Amino acid sequence: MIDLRLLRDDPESVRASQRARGESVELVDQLLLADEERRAAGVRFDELRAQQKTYGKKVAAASGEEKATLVAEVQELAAAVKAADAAREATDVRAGALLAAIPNVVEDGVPAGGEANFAVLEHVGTVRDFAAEGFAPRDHLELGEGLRAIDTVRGAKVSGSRFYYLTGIGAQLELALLNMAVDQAVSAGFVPMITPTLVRPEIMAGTGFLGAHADEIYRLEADDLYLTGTSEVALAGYHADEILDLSGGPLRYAGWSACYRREAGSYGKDTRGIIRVHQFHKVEMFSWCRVEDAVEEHQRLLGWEQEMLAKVELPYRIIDVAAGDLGSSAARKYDCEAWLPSQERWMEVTSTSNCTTFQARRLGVRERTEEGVMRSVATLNGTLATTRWIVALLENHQQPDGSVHVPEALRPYLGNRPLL
RNA sequence: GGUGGCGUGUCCGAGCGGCCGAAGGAGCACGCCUCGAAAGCGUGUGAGGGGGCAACCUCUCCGUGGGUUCAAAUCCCACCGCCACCGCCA
Repeated sequence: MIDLRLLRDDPESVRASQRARGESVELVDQLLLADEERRAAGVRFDELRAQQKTYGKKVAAASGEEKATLVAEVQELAAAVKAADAAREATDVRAGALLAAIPNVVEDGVPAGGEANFAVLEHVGTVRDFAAEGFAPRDHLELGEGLRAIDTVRGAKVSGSRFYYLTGIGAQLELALLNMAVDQAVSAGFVPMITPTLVRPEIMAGTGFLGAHADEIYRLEADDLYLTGTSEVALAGYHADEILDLSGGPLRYAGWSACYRREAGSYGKDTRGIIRVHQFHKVEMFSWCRVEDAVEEHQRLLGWEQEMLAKVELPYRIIDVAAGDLGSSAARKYDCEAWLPSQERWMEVTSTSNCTTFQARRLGVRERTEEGVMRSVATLNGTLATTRWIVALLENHQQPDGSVHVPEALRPYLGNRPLL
């Protein structure tokens, strides 16, 4: 939910954001109008209600015949109040629907346009030249099967396509990556969390995941619960309707959870291996901070992602995701994409978003400033490690014989072995 | 799954149709007292919307959503949550 005050004071900034995202600008003007109508309807209701209250006091004080007369008189007024309330409700719903339809206002500097219009900010590390080394890189599935680490055939037998088993060293590798991520987060001051992966509709909606991409999400009909695609959902919901004390700096959590995605719109995309799957594990950073600190915090989250990527020694690039590809909650998003040798392309391995007050506003998370003012806080999130990292790790660190080099930093988590 | 109880402000807790945004207490803040503190005394102490330069006025909010009524924290219904006991399963 965007800030209505901002909309009223500076509607042009919201229009500009809509243009950058390729979203409707008319929506902004419709909302302004609806907002004004809502205000007017509210005033009308308040006036009638005040009259009714005054009458109520008279009725309470009166008795007998006088009371009966007063009650008869006020009945008409009660009907008018009811009508005014209904009118107010209607304008409320309309304004609310329009408000919900407008995604977060993008941060200054975000490239305009859609999926292809991202800006590359930086390249880190060197892409291996397999030709120079004299062999063609295998893809992660071939490597994983050779190591008896990944079994997609049995995954499909048991659960269908896009399911897999991590077996033996594969399972250990995933645990190693995730444990390393948790350890790093803890030493950076994050509170580690194991979060629920089934959440209620209002929490799902509050985090902005039930918008345009609602069909990406598993829903348990019988219980009216949603399976989360990231622990961000449960972490965002953690402080719902609370007043936080951020005077000591941001509150930081590192969520560990299974993640579920329907991948409804991706038929035929990344069908081989475990690049795009229905269930995986992830360690996610989540930060609650003051609005004015959000941009800086965003950079810090990106920094921690880079720290992890350095530990697994992957070559990657950082992109500034274009406005139209942001998702409704984010004001800005940076993705780190690791090189995928088998396909000679970049593959997203981390993603960090600054949601400013968009999520917190829906979830009712506020803080009280030193001056005693109540205001919404900012939320940010970023990936620290996921199952997908196995793909990048196997492919980038493969040896001609099909074995895989283990990055130094990861070895303590794998019994100090240098090679898989 | 069954039965019973409960959900009120930062917390405890009263209220169970009208003058209740809500007694009382605790906490907190300020002041008095004190060399300083504790105790004691006094004053204040929720959020959001609308209006006013301001003091202030006004509307909404007593788990959530409906309903009854001229009038709901209070009555009715549904849902959510918590507690207790029983059953069932670990």
